Amino acid sequence: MTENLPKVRAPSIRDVARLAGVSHQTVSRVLNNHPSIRESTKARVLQVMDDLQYRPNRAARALSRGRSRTIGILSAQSTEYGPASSIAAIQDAAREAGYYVNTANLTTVDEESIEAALMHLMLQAVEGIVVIAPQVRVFDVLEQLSITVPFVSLQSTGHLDDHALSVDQIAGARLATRHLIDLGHRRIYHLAGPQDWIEAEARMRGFLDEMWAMDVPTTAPILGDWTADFGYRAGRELFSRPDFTAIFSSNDQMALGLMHAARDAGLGIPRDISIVGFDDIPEAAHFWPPLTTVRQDFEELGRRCVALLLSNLPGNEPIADQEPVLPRLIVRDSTAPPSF
Amino acid sequence: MTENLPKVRAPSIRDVARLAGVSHQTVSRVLNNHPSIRESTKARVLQVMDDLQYRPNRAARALSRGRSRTIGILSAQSTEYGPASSIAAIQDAAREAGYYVNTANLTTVDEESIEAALMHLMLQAVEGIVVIAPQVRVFDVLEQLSITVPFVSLQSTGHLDDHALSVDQIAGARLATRHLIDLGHRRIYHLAGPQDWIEAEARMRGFLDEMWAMDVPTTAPILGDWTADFGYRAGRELFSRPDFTAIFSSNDQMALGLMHAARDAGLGIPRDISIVGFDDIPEAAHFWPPLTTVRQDFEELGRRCVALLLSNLPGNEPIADQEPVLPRLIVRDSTAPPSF
DNA sequence: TGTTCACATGTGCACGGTCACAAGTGTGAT
DNA sequence: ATCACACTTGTGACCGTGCACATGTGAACA
Repeated sequence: MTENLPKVRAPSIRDVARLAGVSHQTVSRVLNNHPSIRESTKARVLQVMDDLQYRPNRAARALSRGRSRTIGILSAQSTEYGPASSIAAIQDAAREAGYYVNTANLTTVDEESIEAALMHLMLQAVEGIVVIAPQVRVFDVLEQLSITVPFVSLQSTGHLDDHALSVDQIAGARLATRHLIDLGHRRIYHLAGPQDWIEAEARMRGFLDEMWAMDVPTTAPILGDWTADFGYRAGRELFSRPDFTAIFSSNDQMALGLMHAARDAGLGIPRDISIVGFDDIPEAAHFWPPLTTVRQDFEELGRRCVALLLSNLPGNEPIADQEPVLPRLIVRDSTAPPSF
Repeated sequence: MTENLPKVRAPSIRDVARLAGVSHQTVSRVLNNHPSIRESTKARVLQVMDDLQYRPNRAARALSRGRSRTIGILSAQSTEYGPASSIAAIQDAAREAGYYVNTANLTTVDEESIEAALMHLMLQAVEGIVVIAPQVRVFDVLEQLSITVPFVSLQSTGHLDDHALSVDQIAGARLATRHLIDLGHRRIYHLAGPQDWIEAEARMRGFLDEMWAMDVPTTAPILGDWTADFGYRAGRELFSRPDFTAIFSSNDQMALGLMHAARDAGLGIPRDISIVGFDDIPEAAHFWPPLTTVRQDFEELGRRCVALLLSNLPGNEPIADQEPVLPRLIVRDSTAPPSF
């Protein structure tokens, strides 16, 4: 590791000012490209900056302006495809807008952990927070701590308000369910996500709504944990007494586990059982069989999310209401009419 | 969004000091739990802090101390399971150590993009950088910009030095290759990652080394892009003239694509072709057939990475050399002896 | 030629901490 | 009673930038 022992201080605007023969304020004006600066002066200052390899000190800037230009992300399950894609998109969009991003991961979802993560973000003086850990409890804690910065939540019910932005999960779930019903299925199970995930709840609601609307009797959804492992275990049990012809899984990973269990039970997909997933992860097209699923545009979501959040920051102008991001049904080979 | 119009300034140490009847310096001492402070004074100050909901201002602290307590992550493909897991682990470990983390994603791998991302990090005055975008070019740029902060790279050749820390990719690849050879395969293809990824190169080297050591003739590896889609396309071509009995894919996603293509071509796995992957993503156990692969402990890697980086920061004591993180072969059902 | 005004630039302080140094207090030894 | 010394606390400057305000300059106009 290279280390300059003489401990040279990084050049400041005053260093630049001295060498350029101007005042530090002029340098500051160049930095913030203030309109009324003579071109020649500006050029000279820029030249010196370049020579000195000057880099503005962010801490000083944040201190004097009282703004950190940082937004925080509060996330859970950040290793999964959906959240990871959104996070990446958020970071890119924020960087584009000149903001820094700081992510706090939730390992567990107890109140203490949520509080610790939020504190971590607040200590950084984030100007806004994006929540991608859509457990119901997170919002309780947010209110409880009386967080004063604006926040936006990804993945919610599809209902748009100041705080929420999402793919319309309910519509997506209805799409998937309707697809199965249209194929002729009448005994359809739903493998849902964890109970306290708003997202899981929305998909479940979409499923139940559509079943109700189409007048198809339903059974209670099974609550899972998003993992393929869980899907497999749930599948082992379900396929031991197959009193149904289709399953709508609330994500692709659990659907994968289900298909694995179906093979173990000697059931053909889609011959004996139809399966629909949710998310359309890049691997879904290569599952066996290729999975019919609901596609969400996570990147688009991340971008819009940043736009919405930034528009809520003081000093920025509010943007117009956004249309919801609509999900799309991708029909592949894991669904077919039931074989009676 | 709640907004206090009176624009109340957040309380500072001087506010706390005034109310506690002490000097601002005493408050500062409490904050940094300096040894010689009377218990009663400390208690009083803490009480006032609590009353005022005082939160130290990070910018001011960073400015006066000249340390940001922030580390940067430079990453590419951050939506994939491996990198995402490591990133999450790094964030957790850093937060535990009292550091903040800022991530810059690489969308493209041209020099300009790398430079922009690095600049973004340097502008934040990160004290160290973790590189998880192990393209060869990244390091060129790092040197070229004469980045002065310590940096550590994840996923390298398995050779440990000040800058690199990784699962021993070469050993992992040898493990996978040896497994195929031990089963009796002699015509083995390798589906590698992108050429400029150090990681891909290491796995390729491991493959070639083992083939050479076991005296098995090899063909040139195919260069892929890590995606299941690529694996599928490569597979379509390969399986049209199956002059081989096994493939070692340098990650699980491409292996998935290969298996998809094999099914399309009417080839049984492992009956006609054996396939080994790399990474052991959580879904691999549920592929059809369940995938034999090499497991890497990404979390462990992330944690160690932070430990190594922090130990290289001025002021912290260097930690002892770490042992390499060893990969493990996970044998499932996608490999079997060749059927002649 | 003096006045007005826009433009260009400079001066000094504030932001909220930390640091170096000074100073006050109490205890025990002489 | 005096002194040394450890412990506790206070004072003022400083980190690098941006802001409010002051000032200097030249052109347009009366």
